[in-house]
Amino acid sequence: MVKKLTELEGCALGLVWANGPCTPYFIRRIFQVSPSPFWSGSAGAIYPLFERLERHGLVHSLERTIGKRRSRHYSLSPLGKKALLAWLRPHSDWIYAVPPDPLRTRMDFLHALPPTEKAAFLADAKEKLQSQMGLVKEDCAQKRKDGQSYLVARGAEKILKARLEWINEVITSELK
Amino acid sequence: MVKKLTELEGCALGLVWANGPCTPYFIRRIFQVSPSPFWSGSAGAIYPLFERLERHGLVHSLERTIGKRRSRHYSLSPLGKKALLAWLRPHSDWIYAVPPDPLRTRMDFLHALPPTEKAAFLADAKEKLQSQMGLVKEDCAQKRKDGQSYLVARGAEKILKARLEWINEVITSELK
DNA sequence: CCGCTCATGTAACTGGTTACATGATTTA
DNA sequence: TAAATCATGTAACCAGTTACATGAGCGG
Repeated sequence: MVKKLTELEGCALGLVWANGPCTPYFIRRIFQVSPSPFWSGSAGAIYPLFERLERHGLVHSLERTIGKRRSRHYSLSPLGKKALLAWLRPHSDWIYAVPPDPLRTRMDFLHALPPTEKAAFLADAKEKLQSQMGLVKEDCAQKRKDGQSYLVARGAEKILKARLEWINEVITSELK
Repeated sequence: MVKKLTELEGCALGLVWANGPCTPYFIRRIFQVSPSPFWSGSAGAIYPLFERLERHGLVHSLERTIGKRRSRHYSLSPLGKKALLAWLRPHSDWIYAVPPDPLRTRMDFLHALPPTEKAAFLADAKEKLQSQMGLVKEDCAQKRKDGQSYLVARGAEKILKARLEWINEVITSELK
């Protein structure tokens, strides 16, 4: 059996599948412009990742030289396709479980803050969530315009909306 | 300035703040029974974590012996309280950004699966999300009954509901 | 007293972060 | 042509995982 992939590995593999042969840098950019900071797209993560994938035979690479610049284009191997499908398919239920949320985490300890700060925190959170909502809506509209699938962006939008509703609930229940 | 805390460190510190002097094992259990698998509560994470916090002066510990069993009870130091507040307060916007979601991530590559499997995946996801919903609702009701704050559990519930709605949206748009 | 779970660890490993380096290309 | 940014890396570090070890207490 193939070693199971991390989220980053699976996702990178999926992006190679979707975009055809491409450079680590190309993938890196996709992560970097994602509205979710979870995908840092740091060079130190991506380049070694592709070396790893190649060592395991999930991708293979060709060196291209354009002008004076050398770069390495990776493409999915048959084994890589298999690994992608295995990663995609639900191996266990953790995929469906409630995902981590740093804001929700902090809410447990909110009353460690002095009352005025607590209120300020909540008001600030509401505002920041709304501004994030703006970003995601933009991203969603952009994808729709570009003819890309916007279902994932829609998912992000719905999550943010739920968080916002929740914060409002917290605010009213705290002020009461 | 104090070194910034990881999510796990901040949360552990918060739990010590909320529960008074307690053992790493006690904290560990809280993570283990959490409905979110993000908090693994593995021993290899928690015990070194408390040693680290103590080295940095954020907690101090007392050794207790009950019967023949030795254990170490950690409590929050003034510096630790400061660090907790700093962690709690919004340092930057990433707290509010759209959190990672392994299900959403996979949705980008769903059409790598053969059509029948794709449909099965979605149907399965819906079912699993509903069963997760059951768990979280239970958790929420339990906390309510125990007089604990259930706001955080409510947040988890709302998120799950949003994911479920989203999956339904995906299903109808895929089958169309 | 045997086996199971509780409770407290530890050691090796690893994926991802941070920070730095370097040369190519573009822009002012 | 100088400065900025693009593109490709690399090395040190570190938090958390996995897997193991060990003894205490408890239920049969």
